[in-house]
Amino acid sequence: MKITIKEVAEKAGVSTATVSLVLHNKRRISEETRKKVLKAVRELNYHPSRVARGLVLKQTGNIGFVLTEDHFLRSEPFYTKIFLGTEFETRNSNYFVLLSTIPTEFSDEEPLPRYIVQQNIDGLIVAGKVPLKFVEKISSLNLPIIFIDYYPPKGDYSAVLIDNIHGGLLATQHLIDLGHEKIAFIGGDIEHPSINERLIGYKMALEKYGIQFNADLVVTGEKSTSKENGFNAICVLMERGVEFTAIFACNDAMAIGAMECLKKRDIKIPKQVSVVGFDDIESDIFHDPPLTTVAVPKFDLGIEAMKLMRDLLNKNIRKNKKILVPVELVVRQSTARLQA
Amino acid sequence: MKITIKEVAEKAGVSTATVSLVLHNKRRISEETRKKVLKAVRELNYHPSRVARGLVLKQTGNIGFVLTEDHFLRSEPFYTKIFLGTEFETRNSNYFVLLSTIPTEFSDEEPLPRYIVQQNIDGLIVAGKVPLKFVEKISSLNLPIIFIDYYPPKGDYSAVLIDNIHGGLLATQHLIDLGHEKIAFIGGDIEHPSINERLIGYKMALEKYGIQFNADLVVTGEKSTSKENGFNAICVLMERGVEFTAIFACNDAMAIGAMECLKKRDIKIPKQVSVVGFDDIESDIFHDPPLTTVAVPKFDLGIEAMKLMRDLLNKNIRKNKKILVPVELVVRQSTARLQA
DNA sequence: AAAAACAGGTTAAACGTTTAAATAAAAAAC
DNA sequence: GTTTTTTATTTAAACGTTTAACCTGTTTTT
Repeated sequence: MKITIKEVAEKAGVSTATVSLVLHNKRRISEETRKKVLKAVRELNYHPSRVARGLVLKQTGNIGFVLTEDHFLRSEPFYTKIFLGTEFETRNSNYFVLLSTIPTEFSDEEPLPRYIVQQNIDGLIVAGKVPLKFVEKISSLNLPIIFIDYYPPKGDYSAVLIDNIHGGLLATQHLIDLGHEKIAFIGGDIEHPSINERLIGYKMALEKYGIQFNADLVVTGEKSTSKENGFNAICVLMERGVEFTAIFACNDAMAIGAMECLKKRDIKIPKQVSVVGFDDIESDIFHDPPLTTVAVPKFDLGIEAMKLMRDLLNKNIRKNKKILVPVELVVRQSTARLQA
Repeated sequence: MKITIKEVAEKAGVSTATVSLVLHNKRRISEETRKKVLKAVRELNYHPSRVARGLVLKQTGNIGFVLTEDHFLRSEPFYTKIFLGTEFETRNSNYFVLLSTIPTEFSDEEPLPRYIVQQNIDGLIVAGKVPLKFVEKISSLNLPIIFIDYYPPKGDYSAVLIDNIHGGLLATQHLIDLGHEKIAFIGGDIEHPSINERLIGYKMALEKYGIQFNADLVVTGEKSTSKENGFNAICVLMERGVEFTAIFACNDAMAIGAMECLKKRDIKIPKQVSVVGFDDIESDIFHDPPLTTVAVPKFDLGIEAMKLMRDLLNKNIRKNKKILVPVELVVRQSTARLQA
């Protein structure tokens, strides 16, 4: 049987209230009793029952973590790392994380995760783009919500976001610094705020260096940002017959697809075309050449979200704070100075 | 504020006990009150507080799910799918799953997951191979444990396992049926029970067809079953100078690595060499040729584990039951009849 | 020296369930 | 028409915490 506060109290020769007081170091407790209690706690290996605690405090101690099925099952552990960051950060608090997925197509009849329906969480973290229907449903719930790597098109929310604009700027600037001017941008789903922001960064860099923006160099038709679509995007560029010496892909998956397409056409990377990605996924395959990319601190995204959640629940923060997590350019061998 | 049983009782004009009784349909309750109560429950959208329930029932309603970090972060969502199966199955019960990882190197000082230390789970599911130290620690805890896809070298446990022997048999048999006799087996970490079992299946098939086992055709030196090691294993075979017309790789990752090595040496698959894998991972890359493999129902593994856990917790099962989940041969284009 | 303030601790109620035991009403047995 | 049995429901205790309110003894203030 689990040790209870009663046994600790008995062993220390004090009341249960005193034990509780010591454990939460509220009010003044003499050094002497404090030590006695702590000793008893240690010796009995006492851990307060979260359940009993939750009952009186009217909180569950659980945080929900939701993402769509396809995000969770993506082969790069992008969201997995974000989750792990969150889980890691809970070790400094007393929360537990309940992970569950929702269907990528979230219809009206689709049930919400059980812990939401049963009101068994104190807050909800939503990672990645989720269906609007889902956002609407959870918004009406009077539940602290934090979005990671996605910001819904309407409404005001707390969110931990990647500094996509700056990332786009860094990537493009890097290419410009290497002498490139004909820089293509390939991105899937432009509806996705993140992609759009990366494009904005791209445009900002061009403007900063006085390079004329050329819409022909931008491919954003594809539905998703997959490897295949990276491959296809290059095909589209080729068909358009537009000239380019560098590519900024909106993520690594597309960058890798693009590289494959280039290789197939015997275009040398980075000799003839430089390629920059975004995300810094560690693939299990060694890419040739190693990809220059904008590294996203996935783990940190999760950590920041959990920290923010904690602050939100402790009410020592005003609602709807946004955090921009910085990114970093990682130069590898897929980019090189423009050949004269 | 959350609706409590009191409010339901009041609305239905009965005592809280009656409400509880109706909800758990214990004892006889008249049809009339039953209806009244259910109506009130529905109208108020009442959901019992797990916390209060847990307090009196002395259970947490949580199941821990542990795996090593590198398993969770593997690029194929193998364990992710197992977890999802578990999570999915909890929807039929009233449990929640708490996912956490442990370091792949689990030293003595390493803390156990917080929910274990705090005794905040009713049972523990362990997926994949975990350090022995960890097994020892949790074994001494008097906690229901179920292993998935791993069985510790010593001790007696409940487990949900892949039918590896049969899978190895199927794969090898398939190759033999195609006329192959010089079949190589490449597997990493032979310490791993699963790998060893697949090898046993391989041997069984050979024996069944009266083919002499040749130790030179077996490569098991590598530490892990990665793509790189699949590549390397083929190099080893080549160096040995042993002839082979087919390869049974202990998993898809190694099979894919092996195929890459063969391609690089201009050996045609399946014309010159047939390749069979194991696991049936859906890679984001379209492999050429599509891999013949032994499909493992990952989702089912998770489901079975959760079902078993439920039975275990309800005590309507004797301890240490083992479940073997069946596998299936999926024939694609990486295997072909032996060319005369 | 009495009153006030304070330090250190305890008592007891509350949180929302479940369920054994008690009770009340109805039905069955005598 | 009692008594007994059965059925349907309620009462109340228990689960393990937290914390406001209270108490007691000591120190400080007046």
